[in-house]
Amino acid sequence: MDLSTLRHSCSHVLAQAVKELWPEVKLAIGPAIEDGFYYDFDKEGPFSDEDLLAIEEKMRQIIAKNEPFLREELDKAQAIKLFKQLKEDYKVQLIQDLAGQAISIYKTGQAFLDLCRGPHIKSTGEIKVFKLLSVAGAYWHGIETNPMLQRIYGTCFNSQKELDEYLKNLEEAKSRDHRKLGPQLGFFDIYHEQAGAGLVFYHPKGALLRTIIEDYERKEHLKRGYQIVITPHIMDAALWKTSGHYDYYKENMYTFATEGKEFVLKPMNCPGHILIYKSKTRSYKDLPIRLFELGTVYRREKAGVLHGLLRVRGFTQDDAHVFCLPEQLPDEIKKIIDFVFETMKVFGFNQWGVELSTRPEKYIGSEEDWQKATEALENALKDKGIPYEINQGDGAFYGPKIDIKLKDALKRTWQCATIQCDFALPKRFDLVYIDTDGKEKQPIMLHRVLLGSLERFIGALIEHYKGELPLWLSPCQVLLIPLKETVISYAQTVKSKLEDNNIRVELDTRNETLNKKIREAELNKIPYCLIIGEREAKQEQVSVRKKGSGQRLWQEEAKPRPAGQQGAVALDKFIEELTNRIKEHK
RNA sequence: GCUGGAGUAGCUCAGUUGGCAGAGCACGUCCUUGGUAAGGACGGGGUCACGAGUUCAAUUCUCGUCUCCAGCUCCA
Repeated sequence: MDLSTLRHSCSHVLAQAVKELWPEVKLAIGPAIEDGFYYDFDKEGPFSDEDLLAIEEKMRQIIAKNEPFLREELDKAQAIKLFKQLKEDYKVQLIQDLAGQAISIYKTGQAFLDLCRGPHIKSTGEIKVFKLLSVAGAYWHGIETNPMLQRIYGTCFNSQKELDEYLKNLEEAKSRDHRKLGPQLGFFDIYHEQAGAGLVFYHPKGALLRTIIEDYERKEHLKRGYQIVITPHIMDAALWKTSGHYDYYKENMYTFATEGKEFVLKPMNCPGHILIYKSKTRSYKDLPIRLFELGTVYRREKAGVLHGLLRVRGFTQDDAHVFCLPEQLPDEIKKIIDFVFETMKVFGFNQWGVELSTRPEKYIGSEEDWQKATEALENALKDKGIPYEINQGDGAFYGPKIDIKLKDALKRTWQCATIQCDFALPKRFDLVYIDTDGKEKQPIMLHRVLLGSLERFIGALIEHYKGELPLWLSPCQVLLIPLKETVISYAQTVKSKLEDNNIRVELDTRNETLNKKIREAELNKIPYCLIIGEREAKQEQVSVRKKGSGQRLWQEEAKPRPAGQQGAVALDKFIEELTNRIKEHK
């Protein structure tokens, strides 16, 4: 059975049930969506949890009656008249907006009819398992100034098993929530009330993780001919007026006046890099110039959109601007695309979706430039044989862009990398280089981020790995657990030896039992524990326990060694093995 | 910003139909010196988000503010 048809029909049953319980409610729309369906209602007062149960009960009755879905066609005038009689104002509006004269409606039994293009299942009895999930507000037609309707979300499947799996998946996603895991693992926290919403505090472990990511990025950028720059956090508002951001995003910028001047807390890094470009006369021989900055920016996002690390008010982008000659453009774009994919793979993401976003309604620059820029991006994707979707009208106001969304272990997508082609800002800022003929020409500018915002990316990492970061990213790679005080000095030797080999190590000398320390190490997702007792000290060994020991395996089996327990090895051998794994980004 | 739900110890949560505020974990002290997922005893810890109002009395009721959560809208 086609799920989207089934779900669409189920949304009709939902609407029918609601109309039976609250005849005065007006219907809006009720489509199938990716994981289920919803229906929007105009009702005085909210639907409560009890209401949802009552609606589910009513739906079950309708399904039990096995009423057929019947299609009828009316002409437009008839349809409008019919829905006016039913006082379904939203449906009347929908019909008025429909092109063509033939309007199809679906009747379910005698009791219920709805404007609908179909298709539907034959009868309500075909719905086997369904569940209403939640209620939320939603604007009519999704437009902010329209009335707010009540949306009921639900889902249905062909079998109970599939529904259970879906619900289990929801739970699984919940257990990976970075907002929960992040603070729990000591990565970060947000002090909403004391410091402000959307402002992230990295605790030591998270700051270490971020430093590891940053170090990796700096190294890779230098390798690829980027130059690292650092620009101020506040700049004269005039710069943002020139760039055009002031007009488009003033509401979302933190501004303040001092010494008779207006300043802006930078919401993006472009103008800073542009000033550096403009600081001297550039020759065609200098291009491409690639400026990279781990640039921290602030944007006054509306209160309701903030979400953990994914949507914050202060964040750091791995931002770069490439200034190049027109003939260098295709190659530069391709290099960036390669850089993006290579970086994602290193961090353990192997699936992604690519979108090309074209000119929006509000834009700056000429149509001709837009076309050139869009073609350049599209050709790069085509040449590399990368499948992509077109996202009509979703580009930035100054240029089209390629968005690369990575997919995590649960197949959820995360917006990270973006490559934007820009003819507009070079014009506005009057950027030039001296060409072979000694004349001034305008360079093309590419904006790009790989990971996007480090905050969001760290959120994605946490959820992708369920907090169990790969060895090379783990803030603490090895925990040393000495069994008693007499072996602490040997443990300290082990610690400095590991540190000499650039292994991040902690020594746990607290007065707690071995079991407790191991339990905590597991909960803290530390990749390796080294247990150090008399035996190890005597033979320059360490007893290795790898994370994820197969929890309490030993209780069920006869007496095998738990999976994580690797036994004793010579310290040098352990160091060698670990160093190799770290080098390979495992 | 909009609709709805919520805010009690560092964390997870009980509880009070308006009358001195509770547990487990965490934390501190002491005992315990251990071989692969929680050793034991005792102890400290709260403006019940914030501000007004009603009341003899408000953590509890009312209003406002802040913040979080589920969505909507937005995301240079």
